[in-house]
Amino acid sequence: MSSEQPASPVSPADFIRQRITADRAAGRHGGAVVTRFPPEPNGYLHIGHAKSICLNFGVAEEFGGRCFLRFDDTNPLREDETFVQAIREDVAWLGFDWGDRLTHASDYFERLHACAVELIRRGLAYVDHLSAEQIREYRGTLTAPGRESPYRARSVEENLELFERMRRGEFAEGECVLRARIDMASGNINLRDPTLYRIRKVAHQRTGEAWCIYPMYDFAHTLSDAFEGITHSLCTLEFEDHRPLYDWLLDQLDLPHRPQQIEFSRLNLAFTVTSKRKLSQLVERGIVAGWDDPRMPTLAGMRRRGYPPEAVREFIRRVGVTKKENTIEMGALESAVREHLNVHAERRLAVQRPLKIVLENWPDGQTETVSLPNHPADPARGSREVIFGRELYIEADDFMEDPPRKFHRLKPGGEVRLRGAFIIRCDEMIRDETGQVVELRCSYDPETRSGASGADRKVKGTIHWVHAASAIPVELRLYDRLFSAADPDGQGDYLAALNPESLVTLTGALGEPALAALGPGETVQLERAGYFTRDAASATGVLVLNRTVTLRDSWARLEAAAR
RNA sequence: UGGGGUGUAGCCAAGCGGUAAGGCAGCGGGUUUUGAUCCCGUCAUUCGCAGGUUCGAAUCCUGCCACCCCAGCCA
Repeated sequence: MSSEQPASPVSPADFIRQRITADRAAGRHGGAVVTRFPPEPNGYLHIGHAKSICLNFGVAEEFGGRCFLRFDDTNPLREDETFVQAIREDVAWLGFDWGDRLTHASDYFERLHACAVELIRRGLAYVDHLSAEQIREYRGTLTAPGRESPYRARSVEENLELFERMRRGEFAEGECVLRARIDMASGNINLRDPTLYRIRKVAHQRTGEAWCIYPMYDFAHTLSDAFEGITHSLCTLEFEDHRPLYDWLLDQLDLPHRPQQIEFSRLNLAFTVTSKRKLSQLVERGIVAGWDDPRMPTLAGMRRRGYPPEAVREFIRRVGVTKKENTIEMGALESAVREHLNVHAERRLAVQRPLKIVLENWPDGQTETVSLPNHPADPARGSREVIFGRELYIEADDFMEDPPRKFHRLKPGGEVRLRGAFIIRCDEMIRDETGQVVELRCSYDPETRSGASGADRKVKGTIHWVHAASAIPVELRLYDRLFSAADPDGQGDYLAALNPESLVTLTGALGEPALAALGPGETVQLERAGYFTRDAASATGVLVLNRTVTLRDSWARLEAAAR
């Protein structure tokens, strides 16, 4: 993947890369760079995770280091092995390779337990029999200090015995926990004797019934970093005030390595949500078709939508890494997608909402073949032959009976070029009983065939078309933003901000025959309409195309501005 | 009344005491058989605000303001 160099000027190193460079210059960690991407297997990865993945794997790659893919599976209540597989696929799809460095926090349960015992021995942890509610009360508030638990003064021997009994399952869930003994008066609530282990009498997806006590995030994560020799533990801003606890744990135990935590701001995208809770709610309530619904900001959704992984990476690169809260506009992502697809996707013709036209001066029953380039800017990609004849379909939007000024498509008595073929003139409109125009009678100019001597005659517009008899039916799924508010959470209930038109399905569309050869997941540009990707998940039979992204459309902008 | 962070254009983002990079969006123009692409031009006398230091401040100091995160036996 590193073979692709972005065309854009080199971006300056972000603060994290600057810091790593400084660490290496100072000889810290022996110059090594080891990172990790630590997802919890309780949901699918989304665009926010892509930032973390690109950062962690990217940094390791750039500095000749290593990156672990570590599943943070310390809470068997919420996690599931099926998510592990999905996450592996997503990381691989994005273009990163963890080699033999796929680990689980649960791989370290035994060592983690030994560390907990060591903390108890050093008088730095105790078994607390306060209830969850009492612990909360004793913790104090943001502005008032907490109080010490009456169990805080238990002896090392008693704590050792109690913790062992916790492990053996002699206590019920919630009866007691293991806590660190730090400072109940700290201004940082994470230091008010945080819970290290809790009892969960449920089978773990990987360790089965081996354990009934499970480590908490701060404990497991910090020590896993140390065990794996992580040098730079990169995480998001909300963990900033966990860093003192992270460092405290590293200070108290004799560990082989001393990692450092560095925080950066998470990526927020306008007009969507990226909280796992909300995304799973969309799936569970059937608001979207699944985690891989093309409207979802998940990697699986973007893949099915047709976003190239290169474009996602380029987008992440453009967005940068800082500590500032941010909300990135959708346009930035779409721009990266268009930029990649513009050079890589072949061109095809299809009509989204067909309007029939008949060329009355074209001999009945006769057809000809016209040649269309697969990529106008890249002749090496060849061309294809398309049948042309008397009965065709054009885009309904490309005809207006009473058009505004500067509308240079087809109008009564007007001329337009059919892409790659002839110039035609609209002679007559056929209406149904309601007065609706349902068909156009036209005539073509035989001198204007593309490539012929008369073809240089200028007309204002060029529109796309398909040949009626040879066109194939296609189903087009037109996607738009999932929410109609830039910040769906802004008004409280994010579900109220759902965009009712986030999916419009066009079942009557017609495409040129070459579209039948499109493979699942393959993307083409339907000229003047947008980039479309053959759906990889829908049943065979109908050809289903997902609209990946529209083309930039300055006419649509003019129209909108006029209104 | 606590602790931790962040403020540079509509959205991102460089800058690290020597006179505001770049991208996205926008705007103007050129090319074009995709109203696409491509090309050219334009877009911050000013960096949250107010003082101070300095020949010189977005960068250093002081004070203020705004916004975000933290009171799970979640991660």
